[in-house]
Amino acid sequence: MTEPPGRRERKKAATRRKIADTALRLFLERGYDAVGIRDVAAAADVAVTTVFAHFASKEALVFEQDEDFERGLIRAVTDRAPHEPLMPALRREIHALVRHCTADDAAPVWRLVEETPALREYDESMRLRHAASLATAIAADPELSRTATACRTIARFAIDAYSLAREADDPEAAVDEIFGMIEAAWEVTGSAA
Amino acid sequence: MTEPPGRRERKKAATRRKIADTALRLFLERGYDAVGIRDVAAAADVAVTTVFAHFASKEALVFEQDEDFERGLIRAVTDRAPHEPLMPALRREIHALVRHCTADDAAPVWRLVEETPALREYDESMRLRHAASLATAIAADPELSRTATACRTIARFAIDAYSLAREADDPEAAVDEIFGMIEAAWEVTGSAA
DNA sequence: TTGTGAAAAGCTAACGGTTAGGGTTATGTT
DNA sequence: AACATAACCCTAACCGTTAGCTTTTCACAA
Repeated sequence: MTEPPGRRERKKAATRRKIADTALRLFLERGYDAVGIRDVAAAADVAVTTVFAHFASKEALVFEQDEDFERGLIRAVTDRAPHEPLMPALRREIHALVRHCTADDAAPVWRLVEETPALREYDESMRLRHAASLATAIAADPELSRTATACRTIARFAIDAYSLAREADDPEAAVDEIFGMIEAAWEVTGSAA
Repeated sequence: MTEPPGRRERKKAATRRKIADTALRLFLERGYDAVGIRDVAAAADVAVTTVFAHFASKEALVFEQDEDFERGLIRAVTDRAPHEPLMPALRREIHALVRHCTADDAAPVWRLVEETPALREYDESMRLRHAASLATAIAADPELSRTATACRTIARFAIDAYSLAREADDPEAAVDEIFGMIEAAWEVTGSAA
């Protein structure tokens, strides 16, 4: 399935990683706004155009795990144990995400994000994309026959839980408090069927 | 309280309105991305710096009602009838907002927003600001003693309802469907007291 | 009226993210 | 060996935005 990658792909991946690592290091050292794309390119020893060949924007340099987050969310729905209700699976996944973001080694990065308006904005629209994907996954599950609006709403709520918990004093407790509310919201959508 | 405004303030307001009107007209005619700030300034017969003296960014040219929305939301909470529960007031306000956005004369503008990624992003972070303000208003109401997390969560959910309903096939029905879920979420936060 | 301070608007030049255009090198393939 | 192409480089520019400074316009008081 995964052939041993050739030299070309290995070099490409190495370039990408070098750019991302260099950028993150510089951002953490000097601050996001104080580091220009031209600085990143020079420090990574690549051309500016190469940076944008690998990353769609300056902000994207900070959010490499973007797609992992999204895949994880979708799998939490599609790969859960047979006949397991949606909510516990979703709650577990959000717990994992929050724990991941508040872990000690990830903390400096998230501090950077919270301090930088441009990164906050980027994070926000990433979350909306994730919510949309999650909504699609929920809507596709034959065991959960809900309206499209209900699916989209619960997906948003779950992503809100992730976002709000990250900012709370006690993130883990916040996830549980918010999911108490979400489960109540979810249950009223099932009774109408 | 409100003195008759002098010539100076009238001219300032006129300049502001001329810029916003010109910008919106050009955006609708040629598309947001096809119109530059320099085009707007030239068409409104002002300097580029004057545009930015009145509006914080190009996107802000499209969202003049921003502050009205925010004030309306907060008033829905603070100015509701004595002892009226929160939820009906909030639901009414969101209904009003959705109706306002889906009205025929506002439709072209919202189509423009939905078609333009930069404007969608701006809209998203505006909503988060509104949610934060709404959360503060809810938390400040002595009749509703809930945790800070619960207040923030309900505020987010209400703004989600606004956002999701705008995109739904039947916006008015979507508001009611989502508020059914939000009310259930709100009620479980009261029972712990 | 006239002078004066300040707000509003203007001009120029620049910065920083982003992209287009067109060229060079390295890699995989025939 | 020869070709096609992916990855990369360079230059120059576009566009939103801001800084620095000058000019105009208004409000108000001497």
